[in-house]
Amino acid sequence: MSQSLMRAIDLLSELAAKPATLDELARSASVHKTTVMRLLHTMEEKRMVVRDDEQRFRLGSKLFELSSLALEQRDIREVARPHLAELNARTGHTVHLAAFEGKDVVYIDKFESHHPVRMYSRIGLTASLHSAAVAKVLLADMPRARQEKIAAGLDYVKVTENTLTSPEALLAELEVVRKQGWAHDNAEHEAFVHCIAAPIRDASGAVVAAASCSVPIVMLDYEGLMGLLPELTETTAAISQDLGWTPTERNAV
Amino acid sequence: MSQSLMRAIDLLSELAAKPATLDELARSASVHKTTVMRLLHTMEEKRMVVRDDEQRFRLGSKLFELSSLALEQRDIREVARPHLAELNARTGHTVHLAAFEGKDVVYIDKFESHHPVRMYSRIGLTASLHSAAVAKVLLADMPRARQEKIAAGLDYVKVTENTLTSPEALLAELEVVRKQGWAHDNAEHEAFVHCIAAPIRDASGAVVAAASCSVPIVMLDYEGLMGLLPELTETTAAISQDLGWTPTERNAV
DNA sequence: ACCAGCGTTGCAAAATACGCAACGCAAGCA
DNA sequence: TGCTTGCGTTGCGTATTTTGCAACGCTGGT
Repeated sequence: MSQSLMRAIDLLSELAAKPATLDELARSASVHKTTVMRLLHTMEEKRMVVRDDEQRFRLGSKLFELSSLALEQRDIREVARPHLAELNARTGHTVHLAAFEGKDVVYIDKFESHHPVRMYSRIGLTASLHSAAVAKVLLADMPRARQEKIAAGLDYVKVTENTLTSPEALLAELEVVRKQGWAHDNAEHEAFVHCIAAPIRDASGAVVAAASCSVPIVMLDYEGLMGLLPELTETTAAISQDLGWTPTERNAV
Repeated sequence: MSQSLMRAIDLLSELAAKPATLDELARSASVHKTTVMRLLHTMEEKRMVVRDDEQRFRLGSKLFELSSLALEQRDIREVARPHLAELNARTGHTVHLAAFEGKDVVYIDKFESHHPVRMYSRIGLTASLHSAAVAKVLLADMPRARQEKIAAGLDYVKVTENTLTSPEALLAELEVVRKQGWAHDNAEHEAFVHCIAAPIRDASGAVVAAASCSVPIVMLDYEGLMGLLPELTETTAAISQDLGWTPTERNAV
């Protein structure tokens, strides 16, 4: 829609991967140098990018400014933070907080595992809708019609042995998740990691976010993982209550 | 230079202050609604902004993604270098930068003393965990359980009069370090040298490195060494901020 | 002295982004 | 019920803005 803007954002994404020179950027974006330069110029002026010692462009401090402000704005995150920190401290495992953002499920907070074997992930990444436990939790709360529409539109890339590969399988799973009140990712996304996730509800009872524990299989077998469930659901219940949810009005659909 | 881009960035800055509606944005930017809408659309597509429940636009998760990637890619050494160089220039003493590398604390940068009496060390050497000030700083940030595990596994070679020789002594010291925000090595490793060290934190608040001043006792007594503390902590604070740390969010996880 | 790599400038063409005006839709109010 | 206000959306013609090109200047390496 806005070509220049789109290109500019793409440039930023490119720079996020690694600092680059003008030509490198022009090449990888298939846009003329001059054009790239103009975009970089205006971004430089606004401190979105910086040039270091006259050779490379990198992301600028404006970005940090914006992102830290953006993080502050998300109140779910703020409310959830202390609870998730405690869960993380108690279990020692990687804890994620995720929510829908447009049509993507995005990790909006993360607490690092204390164990040497860790899972790689990052705040801001999107979760795959057909495998991540947090995605299942978030999808499970949607009306059936919307689930079907989304399920039909997914690209079921089979990343591990256990990945669900059809809309039917996913929809069936979502039904289970909705009923039991939690979801697991049984090494469906990464072969060596499994997760459990539970929903976080706001005052209206709607699921607004999901929290999960991710743990390497070598650290904890499936049974062990399930052992984390009570602590996880206690945590999500506490967060939900902080958000104004009352335990009685269970599910809202 | 690039009008649309500039406007888009201004919109982001506006949104950083607080979430706003289309008209609000159009008004404060003195641009037609339609135009603002188009920019927001493309930014929404790229997850730079999000609309919450159909009324307000807020900053999006792409921003987190970009900034966290940018932080990750920043070499701590590179960021720290100018600050440490200045500290070294001002004090004239040996300055070290150290970080965990696997289970060892390694000196990853060094600025040589300007004085004739120098301390021997080299980039790449490992620091002993039970005596080096930088090691104490790095250990002090870890969860207690891990500290205990590490402390139990150490070989407490007594190299000087003051060397700590038991896990208990070390753990007690770490507690002190954690609370006061800096560590010293009171001639615990080399009889004629003492050091002070302070932590360097990244955006998440985690301690990712430590900087230290090492000075021969004959040059500066203990009180003199403590006199360096303000300059040292100023330096580490500056480095931490360059890494995205914000002074307020002291503790994390 | 030459070449390769990087950023810069001026210019002309047109694609792109712009503002307008009108519409749809929901919520608030009488 | 029907009016108004505030929000986002659409289609369209204009011209502003953006684009790509080609050539230039600079620096560092060989």
